[in-house]
Amino acid sequence: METITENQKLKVAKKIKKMFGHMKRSEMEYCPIRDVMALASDKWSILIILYLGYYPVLRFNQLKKKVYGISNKVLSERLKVLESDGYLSRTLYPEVPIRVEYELTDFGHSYLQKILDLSEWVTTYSDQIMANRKKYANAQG
Amino acid sequence: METITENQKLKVAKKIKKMFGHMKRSEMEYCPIRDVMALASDKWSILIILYLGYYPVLRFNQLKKKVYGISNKVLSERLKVLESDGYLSRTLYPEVPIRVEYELTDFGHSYLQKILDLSEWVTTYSDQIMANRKKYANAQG
DNA sequence: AAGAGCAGGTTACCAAAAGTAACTTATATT
DNA sequence: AATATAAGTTACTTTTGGTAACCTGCTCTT
Repeated sequence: METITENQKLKVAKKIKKMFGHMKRSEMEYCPIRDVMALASDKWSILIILYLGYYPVLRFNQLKKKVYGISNKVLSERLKVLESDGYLSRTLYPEVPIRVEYELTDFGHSYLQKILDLSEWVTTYSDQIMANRKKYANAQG
Repeated sequence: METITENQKLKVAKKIKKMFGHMKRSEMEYCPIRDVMALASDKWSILIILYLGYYPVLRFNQLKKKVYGISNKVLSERLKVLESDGYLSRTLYPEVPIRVEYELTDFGHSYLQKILDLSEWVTTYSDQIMANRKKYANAQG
């Protein structure tokens, strides 16, 4: 892990201050960062967005296969939330059997870039995190 | 929202492929992205990391005041997980009364940079997301 | 010496969210 | 008439999250 300089830390602190340094106590209670992040950064939503970044168009059951382990219920819920927030579009083709296609909006693609940076970081360091966990678990006995 | 070019989309798809294109079905079931993200990207953990990026050292009850609305129990849990994964360090001073200080590790600072990018994006677009939600809610009736 | 206070939690309890598996709807095929 | 299919929904169980009271080990006040 490359060390971070004091100068970089100061820059980061400045950015954080800009983000919510002006917020009052009462405003913190309903904090958009908390709200938006809570919905879009859970494990399933991130995977859905990543898969739609890779396969530009996917149907419900295709997504279900790709997003390994997700249930109908949760997939359906997440898709509604992600559509509602504007990350993806849902198009229904009234054929028989019915066909429904999901794809990222421009907004979703913008978000995907951020999520992708984060995911790449996680992928790069996941081994180290697992090692950290083991070390901690041993230290605790 | 600035539109994304087809070329950019291709680059993104390539990165995603690199990340988990090689994974087998059986490996997807335990996916480190899912695991690590699930723990570090929940709303409380993100706020804890952001506050420790702003105030370099914080004690338990100071954090509790900053991270508005968090309970003892959840703060205590999150701190353990974040320490276990290596994002922050916990230092106990056996004074009277006891003093415990939390601060980001270098690893935590590295993660903070990614979280900060994401948070800035969210802050920039949170109004639009709220507008999207309203539009969707009205469309559903 | 008895009681209050403080930091940093833990515990017991209740509510909300996530996961599981069976069911639904509308049509087409056998 | 029975079976299949896509895209979900529903009823139920399990897990997680949140709330509030409590604990521990010491010191300071009365």
